Amino acid sequence: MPNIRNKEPQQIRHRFIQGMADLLVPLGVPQTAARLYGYLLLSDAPVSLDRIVADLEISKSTASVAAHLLEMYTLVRRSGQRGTRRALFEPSDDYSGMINAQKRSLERLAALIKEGARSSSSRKTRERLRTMAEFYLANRDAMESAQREWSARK
Amino acid sequence: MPNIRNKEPQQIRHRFIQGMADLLVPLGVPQTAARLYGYLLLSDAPVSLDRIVADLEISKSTASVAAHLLEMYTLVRRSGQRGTRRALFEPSDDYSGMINAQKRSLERLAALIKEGARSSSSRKTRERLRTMAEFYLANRDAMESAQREWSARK
DNA sequence: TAGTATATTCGGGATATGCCGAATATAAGA
DNA sequence: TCTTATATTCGGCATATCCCGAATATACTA
Repeated sequence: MPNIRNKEPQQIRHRFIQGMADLLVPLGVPQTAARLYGYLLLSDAPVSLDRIVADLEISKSTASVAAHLLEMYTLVRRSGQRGTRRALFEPSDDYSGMINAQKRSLERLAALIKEGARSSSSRKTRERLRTMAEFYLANRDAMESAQREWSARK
Repeated sequence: MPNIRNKEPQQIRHRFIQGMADLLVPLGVPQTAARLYGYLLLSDAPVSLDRIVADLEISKSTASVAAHLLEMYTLVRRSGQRGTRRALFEPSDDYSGMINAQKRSLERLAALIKEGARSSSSRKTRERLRTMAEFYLANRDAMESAQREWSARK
């Protein structure tokens, strides 16, 4: 073991990747896609499908599907190369993909609840639903301004 | 049809409930629990398990499990009654359950990524990870202050 | 303490999801 | 146009999830 600081880098990588899966799977991201995302975050350069297949020990079809899914989420960018069909993947430089998904969820939730409020019989229920909707919208707006500030940061 | 405004209230209720399911299922909430939540949001008073069973046309065991799950999420409150074992369920008056879950997700994501940054070899990757973590934390903080303002609101 | 009303747990079956490898499609170069 | 390198689609299998109904547990009353 050449360096005491490099204690099992493989293992640390793997823990990171699995941790990402443990966080993203409950949010509805399939296990393999979540692991791929963790893997790409740790990669120092864009990675080919074949490399992914080797490193993550999954089939190529699975890798292809997972990469495509991450692209849909805008979490990952695909870059072609001229002269070959090979595609390379890397994390998107726009980190807001997941945040935007949360924002959209809150918006739709608020819209649905407001709609429900309109067609609700009891006054109490109507009030409750309106309040909820506003609460969710307030949180969405907070995220939105946070993002604006972030973009405008030094 | 006694009232032109009451156009198929059953159907509207059902659409609301299903809409809630369509929104929550992608976030990892089981279909039945999501529908139950929608149902409770529209209810004007706390509801018993047997009533749920009748209205939602699900088995009692399923209703029990779904209600318990919603309690875990703190989306729903159970209130006992003295003199009987019967439990009643209603939406929690604290609407922050889902928001808090999102906040926790962001926190843990940021923590994991920071950890990954520390054990990352390339400078570029380290920077990327640090930036990401801060971005997620900024959003979490934004939600947190939004909630504080909300609690302090008129 | 027995009896009743209610809630919960649990095993089994149905359904959905995710992965693989083979077959197919697509792009590039000869 | 043919060949090669690469990516994608698809059918089938393995696994996980979810719901039901029966069995069990629990709280309450008498």
